[in-house]
Amino acid sequence: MSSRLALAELPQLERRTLADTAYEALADLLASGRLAPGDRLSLRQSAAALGVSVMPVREAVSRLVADGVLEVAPTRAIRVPIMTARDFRALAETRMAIEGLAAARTAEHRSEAELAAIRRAEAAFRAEAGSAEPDCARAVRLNRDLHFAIYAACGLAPLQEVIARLWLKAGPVINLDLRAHPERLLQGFALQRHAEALVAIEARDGPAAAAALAADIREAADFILSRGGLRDA
Amino acid sequence: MSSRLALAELPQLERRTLADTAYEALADLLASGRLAPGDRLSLRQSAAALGVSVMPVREAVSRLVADGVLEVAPTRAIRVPIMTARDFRALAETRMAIEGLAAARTAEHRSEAELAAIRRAEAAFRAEAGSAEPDCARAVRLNRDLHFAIYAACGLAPLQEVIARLWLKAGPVINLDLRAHPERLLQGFALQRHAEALVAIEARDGPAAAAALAADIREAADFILSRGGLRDA
DNA sequence: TTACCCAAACTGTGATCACAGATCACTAGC
DNA sequence: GCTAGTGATCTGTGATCACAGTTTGGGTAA
Repeated sequence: MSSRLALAELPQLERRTLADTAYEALADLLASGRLAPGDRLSLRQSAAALGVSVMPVREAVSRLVADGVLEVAPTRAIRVPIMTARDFRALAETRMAIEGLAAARTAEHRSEAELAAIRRAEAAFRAEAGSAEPDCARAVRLNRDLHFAIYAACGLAPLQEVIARLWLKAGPVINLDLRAHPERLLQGFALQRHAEALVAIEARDGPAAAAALAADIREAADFILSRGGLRDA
Repeated sequence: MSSRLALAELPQLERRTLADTAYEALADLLASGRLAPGDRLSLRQSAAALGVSVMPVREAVSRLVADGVLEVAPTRAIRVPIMTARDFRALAETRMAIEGLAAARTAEHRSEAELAAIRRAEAAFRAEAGSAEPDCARAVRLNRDLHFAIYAACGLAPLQEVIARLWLKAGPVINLDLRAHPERLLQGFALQRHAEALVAIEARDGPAAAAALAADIREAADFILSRGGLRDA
């Protein structure tokens, strides 16, 4: 083989800036609920914690602000937005509509390989959430993996990105609640809806898949809203 | 009235940073098609053009990159992403689904005031696009106004934000094409679909409104794809 | 004890500088 | 004539400094 062809096989190595790393670190903090609504975030403190200057953190925060996951108060303070019950309900309804849409497309378009991946993800979540002593953080991650295994098979990359943004926005509220009240896990939440979704996707039944996903989202949202932990608007 | 109560009525004035202004300026450049796919963007040149230092531009660009409206090449160059025909088709399909969804909700939930606003927007676009010598830039703006008058009435703020992002992404391709081939305007494109959407919203017919919007988006996308100006994947 | 006030420490924003890497025009060598 | 190399100039990235505005804590006066 000529060296020219050999070089062509080299994978293009991705460039990771410090800002990218900072973004992921902060997004993870938010998604896992360790940063709760109302919490303030200092650029300098975050930078010190990450061992970099404020610049990369600044860029990461500005992206998160653009995503609506963080906000700058009129006093210039950066904080996690405090979602009202009304806001949260609107977000949940939007998610039901859009994620239902994606699930329906997946049911209709999925390949066998994609179906197998979804099956594996469903089994993994079931094993964790159904166990005697479920690990909360792990269950949250597996739940996310399952949902995105479904959305990844919808065949529409932009739709998938939209959903990822919505999850980032809902993350702090949902996971803070789950962290505070892990008993929801023990009740085997979501297991039934996931099973319904899997059956629908296997049967290529779009509407049923959409209904299962929407019900999953609605029930989780109702549960959190019933707690009354959100400020009402 | 006590001065305390009078002061409470003052609207909270929004803080506008230079980065916000730069973001809007760049977004406008992209939305209007003056920045075409493949074009490169220099931080320093942009900063000089805007009369500020690179910092605000940097922040604006990082937001646009997060939105996928700009991208940083592996060589670190910032440019407008070159969308393949496949990418564009996926984006159009996503828009059809999501904007159709919003239109359906609007048809079912709209108030009389919102309906009136939609009527006005439809009439304004019809007057411009149907005139003998339509102003291209103005028609594009009025088309956007009409679409967002419809989406604004759907009652779901997050859904509206999602759609705004999708438009930002599609803007460069669509408006570059329209700028290059304004004859589409003269053919009275979109007028029929807009009329159908208005009738459906008046009749509170969700599915019909969704179908009209989806057809509007599909026809525009097909028109652009038929031009073959997009690189195929 | 309570209300007020002022100063020190902090906040994000913007400008500027430093640096490594990419680009491009140009020249030397085949 | 064409390719390879070379240096000036450009690129984005990151660090640092300056500044105005905000928060906070301690001390003073009532």
